[in-house]
Amino acid sequence: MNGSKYAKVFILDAPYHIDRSYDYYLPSELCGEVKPGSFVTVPFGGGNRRYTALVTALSDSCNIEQVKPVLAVTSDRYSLDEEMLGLCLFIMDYTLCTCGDAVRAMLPSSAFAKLSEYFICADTPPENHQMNEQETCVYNAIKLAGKASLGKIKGEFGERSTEILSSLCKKGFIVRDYELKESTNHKYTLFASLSVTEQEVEAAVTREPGSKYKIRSEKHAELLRALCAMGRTEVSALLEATGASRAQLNALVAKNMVEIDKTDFYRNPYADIAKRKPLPNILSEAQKAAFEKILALYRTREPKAALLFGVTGSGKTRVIKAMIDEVIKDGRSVIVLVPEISLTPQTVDLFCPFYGDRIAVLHSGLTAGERFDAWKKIRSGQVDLVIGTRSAVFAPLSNLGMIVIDEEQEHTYKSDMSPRYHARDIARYRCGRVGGLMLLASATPSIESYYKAQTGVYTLVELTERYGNATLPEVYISDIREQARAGSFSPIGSELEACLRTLKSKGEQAILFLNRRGYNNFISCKMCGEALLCSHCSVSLTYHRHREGAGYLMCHYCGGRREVPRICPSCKSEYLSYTGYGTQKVENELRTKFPDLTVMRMDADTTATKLAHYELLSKFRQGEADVLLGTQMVTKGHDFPKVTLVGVLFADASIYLDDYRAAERTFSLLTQVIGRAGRGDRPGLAIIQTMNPESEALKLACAQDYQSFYEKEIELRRALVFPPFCDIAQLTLTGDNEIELSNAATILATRFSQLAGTEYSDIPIIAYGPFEAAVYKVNEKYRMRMVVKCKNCKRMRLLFADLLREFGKNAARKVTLSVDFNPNSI
DNA sequence: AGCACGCCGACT
DNA sequence: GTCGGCGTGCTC
Repeated sequence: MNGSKYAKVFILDAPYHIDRSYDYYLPSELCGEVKPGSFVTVPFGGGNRRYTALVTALSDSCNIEQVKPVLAVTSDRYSLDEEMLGLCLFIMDYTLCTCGDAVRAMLPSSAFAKLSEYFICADTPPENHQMNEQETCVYNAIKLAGKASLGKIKGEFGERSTEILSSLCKKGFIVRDYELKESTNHKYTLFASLSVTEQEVEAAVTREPGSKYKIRSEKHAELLRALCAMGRTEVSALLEATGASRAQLNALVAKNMVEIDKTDFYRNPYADIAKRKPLPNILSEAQKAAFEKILALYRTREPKAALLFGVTGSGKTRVIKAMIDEVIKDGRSVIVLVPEISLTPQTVDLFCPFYGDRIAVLHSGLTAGERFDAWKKIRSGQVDLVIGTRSAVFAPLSNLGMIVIDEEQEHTYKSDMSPRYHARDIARYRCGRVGGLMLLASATPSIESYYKAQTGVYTLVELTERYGNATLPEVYISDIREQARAGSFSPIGSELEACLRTLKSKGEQAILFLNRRGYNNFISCKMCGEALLCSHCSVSLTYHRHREGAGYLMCHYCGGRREVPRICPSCKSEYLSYTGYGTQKVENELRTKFPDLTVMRMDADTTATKLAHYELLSKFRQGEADVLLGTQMVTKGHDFPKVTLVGVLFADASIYLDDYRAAERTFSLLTQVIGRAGRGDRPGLAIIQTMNPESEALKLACAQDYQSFYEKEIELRRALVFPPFCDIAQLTLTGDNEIELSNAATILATRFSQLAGTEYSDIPIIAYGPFEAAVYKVNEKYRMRMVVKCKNCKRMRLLFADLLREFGKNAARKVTLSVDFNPNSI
């Protein structure tokens, strides 16, 4: 078909500055097997070590003098198809990551053909070389074992093994060899079926004269009869039904009467979740209107994006469900993204009754095997609907028609490890390629997305009515500064305490929400609630204390520093607060104050296992506890009919995040928490404890007034130049030597302004830093940062790519640079 | 990253 | 004289 003799290839596991395409010669016997998207092994570098590489293109010419050959191609079942290859290149370009990182995000780790290196003794030991004592030891060990991997030698001979082995290789005593191990993680189900006709079976078991086969054993006859009756049957089931042994079955296989074949087996971690009967999905008038609008958009078969903006309780899920039905009916597949793992079971619950086995779940909580199974199942075309977290956006569905991103504003859709992608960007790209619909859904959309909806980039679809007779709870803002002035710093204020006192007697339940303070320290006044803000960025200042002596305050957007004041600059009190409280502490407080209430604590510690969160919520719904205390996790999920009281213990925590999205997060969190109360027939009450009752975000969240919030916020963003009016690129330098790190930071800043001033002077840029990261020291490594306000466009990425390459080559022997666009936290 | 090439100090 | 330190540069 094609006469391609050369392949352009990206080496996986290559550092950024090495990560470009290399040409390799394609031996004729591999010509037919290799296509763009195939994984191959190639010799690379002076030592010709073998690496796995991704083929990105084929050509019939190449202008490189010394081309090396492609050595082998890995099984086609793990290659990338055209769409996925395009996606891979897109991720590399868009997030400035290496090919290896992009591939690893797209494929389950177990899909990789593992290329393992080991050492064997040379056939003929060289005569012109000698071994030293250590080398002799290692050599003998290898000789004894036949072959040995680096890891094994290291275990026996310590860290110097690498050198000893290279030396032995160089001298020719041993040679490197490679083994291509395809995934070890296969699980098969064995099936048995007849390879003869039923007549022949009958003839054989009745020992009819002249029969081709002779069956004497009663068990054999039984097996054959069973297979006649059952048809192709799972081996384990067949053996169980007949009481025969595997050996007896094998005897029939040997006689060529029975065939055994294997089919991929898919572990389904959600198999146990009860399957309810499908409820009809009846839409209200408003929901129907929204659905029709989205459907019309979908029907264009062009790349489209819609923002489904519906107040809490408006029934967005029903609209989404109806859309999914349509797309699947259309013969196309759907990905539904949820913000966190804990939300997958209930989403699966919701869709299982309808799509049963044609659903797959993908998230990072699955074991490697489970993830691989799900991936295989999706790839083989057995799935119409994929439900999962961020990484599920890479699900290898063919014929993709729609990607739904639920709770679109959640920060969990942004990856903070390479590739540093946002699921929304990936979804947009994929939908763009296949003419699909990206459907964002939220009650409190991100400012960026709502802005896009306002400016016509996305189609805005609104659901303004609350569905059924659901009513908003009454909201009470509890100002805890007063009790602070009275000397009490308990996390449970008097109003909340009073409500909790009567909870039990009314037979009702409460949810208490503790805003996690993040791990950055900020300082606020316990008396007036004022936090210390950066005058340029209106972002909370972070307190640093890693140096000896007094700490200082710093802004992580512009790097500005300030002394820590001794008294509050606004009310002159000296009660400055440095720390918040954790769920543990609140739990203890609750237990002592309310011994008659059972408290269920839900945080990262108590929901470590896959389904723990789901089970905990079920127990709470069944009334096993009176109070559910938790972080972010409690804000989402099922309805709790008996919950009438919702308490937010410290609403200010998220207001004071050192992030320009602090207000947005506060608004979103509070809106969701308030929506938790009073979903049943009883009226609900939400108590918001704050030291900052004047906060605009807080007041508007209580009123559930997104529109006003958005208008205020977008003006602020415009004025201070924050997204969506720019992108924020965060450059991070990491190193274990503080001096070298700070030198590298100076070089980076100089080089950056050089590039920005000359070659790239056409792109508008505002650069800050370098300065120390909010958390300066992590894992014995120090981090310094630059923040660049810019536009994430091709030219901009080119500049950063230049910088990354240069840094990989020169300064970065001990310091590494990374670039993150619009990171979650600074 | 890994490996070669290359140019200076302490050993047989 | 050589072995071996790690600085610089390249990898199809």
